Parts: sequence; C-alpha cells; structure tokens
Amino acid sequence: MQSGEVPEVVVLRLPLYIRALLQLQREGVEVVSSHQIGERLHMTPAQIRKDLSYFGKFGKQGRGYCLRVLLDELRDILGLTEDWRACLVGVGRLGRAIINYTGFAPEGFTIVAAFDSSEEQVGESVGEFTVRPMAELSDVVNNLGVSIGIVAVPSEQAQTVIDQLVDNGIKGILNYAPIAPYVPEGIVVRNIDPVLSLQSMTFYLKA
Amino acid sequence: MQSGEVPEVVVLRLPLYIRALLQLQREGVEVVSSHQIGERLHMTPAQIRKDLSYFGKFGKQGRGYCLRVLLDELRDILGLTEDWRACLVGVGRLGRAIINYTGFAPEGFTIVAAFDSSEEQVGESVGEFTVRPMAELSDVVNNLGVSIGIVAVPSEQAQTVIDQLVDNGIKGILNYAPIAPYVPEGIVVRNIDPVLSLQSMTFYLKA
DNA sequence: AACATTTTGTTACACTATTCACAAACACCG
DNA sequence: CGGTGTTTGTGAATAGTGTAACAAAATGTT
Repeated sequence: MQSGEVPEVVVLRLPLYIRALLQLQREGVEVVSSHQIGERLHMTPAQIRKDLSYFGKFGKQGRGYCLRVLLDELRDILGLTEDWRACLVGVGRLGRAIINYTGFAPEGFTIVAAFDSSEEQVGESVGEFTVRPMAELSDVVNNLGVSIGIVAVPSEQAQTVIDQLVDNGIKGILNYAPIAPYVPEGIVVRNIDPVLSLQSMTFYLKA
Repeated sequence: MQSGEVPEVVVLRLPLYIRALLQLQREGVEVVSSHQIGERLHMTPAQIRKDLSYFGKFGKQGRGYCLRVLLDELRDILGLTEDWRACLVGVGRLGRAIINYTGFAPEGFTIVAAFDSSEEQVGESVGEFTVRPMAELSDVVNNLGVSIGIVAVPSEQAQTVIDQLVDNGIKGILNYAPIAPYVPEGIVVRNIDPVLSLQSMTFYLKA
C-alpha cells in the first residue's frame, strides 16, 4: 500500500496505538483486542480496526492481536525501527528546555547539533553541545545524517530558519514558533503551539 | 448561536485568524479580505468565510473586513477578553520550563500557582512561586479563580493529577504528559505531545 | 449613470471520516 | 464434536468537512 492513499488522520493515530500497546505490554498482556486498545485511548474499537485495515490484517478472529506482533508492525509502518537524528535551531530559553528534554531519546529521536542565528550565542556551550552558526547547517545535515529540524526561534525569524533548513535538505520540521509556516510539497511540518491550544479551549470555558 | 452547533475544527482555527489579523495589523492594514488572511495561513478564502459565518456577518461585500472589528469579534467569541488564570502541577524540568515560558502572559493566560505531589518539592522556590502541596488545590482554585490546570508530571501520575484537578473544579486542562487522559463530559483537554508529532512525521520521511 | 470589479455570505456539491452491522473465523467448554 | 461466545475485517450507511460557485451588495471608473 502506498502512503498516498492512507488518510493523514489515520497516520496521526498510529502512535497512540503504539502507546497503548506499550502500556498493556508493561502490564503483562500478550494478546489484545481492539476493544481493549479502545478503552485505553477512549475511542471505538471499530475505528482502530478500520485504521489498521489500511495496512493489512494483523489479528485473528475470536482472539485479537498478538501484542508483540502488532507493536512491531506499527513501528515498522511508521518507520520507528530506524533512529532519527534532529538538529535544533534556537538556543534561547525554549531551545535549552528542548535540549534538556529527556522524552525524545527513548523514542529513537536524537538531537545531534544545536544552531543559532545570533552571533552572540554561537560558540556557547548548551548542554553537551557547542552552538554552531547557521553556515554549518549544510555540513551537519549531510555528514551527520540529520533529517529533522526543530525550530525554537522567535516568530519573526521562524520562516527564514525554516527556509534555510529546507534548502539544506531537512525533510521534517518540528516547529515551536507561533506561526503558520510555509514549506514546499513533500516537507512535513508539525507545530507545537500551547497558546493556540489555550485560545481554543477558552471558547468552551467562557460563561 | 449555541456553542454546541459550531464544529470543533472551526473553533480550533479561530486563534489562527487572530494571529494573522494581529500580524496584518502590525503592518498597518486596516481593511482585510478573506483572501489576504488565507494567504498568510495557507488556506482557502472560502474556508475562512465559512468559518466566520457560524458566528455572524462581519464583512462588507466588495470591501472586506474592518480588521479591528473582526479582531474584537473573534476575541470576544473565544472569550479572550477576560484574563485566564492557570495553575501548574509538576515542577520538574518540564514544569520549570513552562513557568519560565514567556509566551502565555501576553495572550492573557497567567500561571498563579505551582503544585507538586512529591513531598520533596513542596516548599521549594520555583521562579516567583513557592511550590504548594496538592492539598491546597481546592483553596487556590476557589480563592484565586483558577480555571485551567497545566499538567507536567510523569505519565504514571498524570491521570491521578487530572482527576484531582477536575474534582477541585478545574474546567480546562493543558496536558503535557504522554497519555490519553480521561475527563468527564464538559471538561476540555488539550494535549501537547511533541513525541507523538515526531512519530507520525516519520511515516512520511522513511524511505 | 451605466458598467466593470471586488468581495462577502451562503447554498449545493464533492470529498473524507466515522460508525454500524455482519459474515467469516477462531476459541472454549461440556 | 456441536454449540456458544468472541473478535476480526470490511462493505454499506451515516455524519462531518471542505470546496466551488454564485447572487447580492458595495466600490471604483469612465
């Protein structure tokens, strides 16, 4: 099956299934039903089965899914069997927090370099990294096999930085800046934007 | 119009419109068309007009929208004219980064207290706050008018903390823990989960 | 003052996504 | 080994979202 015909909403849910399976695995479960997974994630069993059906048949009727097998399949579908290398751009407060965040590495995402566009930051030590100038971006991407760029610069600089990342061969962008980035076809963007989340939340909270 | 009949996807986009309008305002624009807004956000003018039509008629044919008026209307719709108070639970690395994050306050979201469920953290100073025990949650919610809880605790504790927040009258939750939280009807949850974003991204990056 | 141009608000349509419902397949039990 | 109970995978039905198209209203132009 080509990735083109799988709806994006489905792809967005696959990591949730992995999470639920890992949780169940830790609890000693070996065979799991769509109902059990749905319970963990508060969604209907039908949706889970439908989603999985885009990629193949992984279960046994009357029984369910072998947890280990399904987990491996999902990881394979998402490309989580390989290790992914990312570079960070922007070593301000937010950037430093991202560098120190311990949640990425266990999932196979490693930050291998830190950049900043301001002269003052370049050469500074941040965590285990020496901050590099943007001019070294091309080298790093090519020599260290970096495919993901994490953007943590002020909003005014974000689009410029994203353009530079894309020009230098970055394929995916995790953007923490509060903008709607433009990227050419084929580049994947994910925005992390807590303010946006709060601003849509208040619609339901207001009297 | 009741909030029940406005699709959630529409509500999720309103903050984007506000962003675009603010940007245009800084550039001196006073009258704006759906086309202009769409350009900024990379979406179709039709969608913007359709979304706005759920709430009323704000534009003039042949002319467009008065930027200031539309901005005020949108802020009013989302409840962004009032100030929102939030409390943070969890003052580990992530929690500290959230406290120091300067992006919330300018948008009208203020963190007014910090909690932690571990004895060791309670009483410690974090930024301008003295970390409180969970037992004081009820007091703080009632006396300081807190309606939003920000959850930055390890995943194992997250559901328990969320239950406590809800039991004490919190109406909205910004959850940074990598879980799918359960909340009763009427409580609004927004999850911030960069790992999930990366895991779905790699589907499109893998060879 | 007629005509061309712009842009809204809305209706109709096309497309996408979710839920339902059920046959087929398997497990378990007495 | 037949009967009962599960659970998958899927095709059909329903619900939801986005796009296109256009009348109506305003502006600008000659």
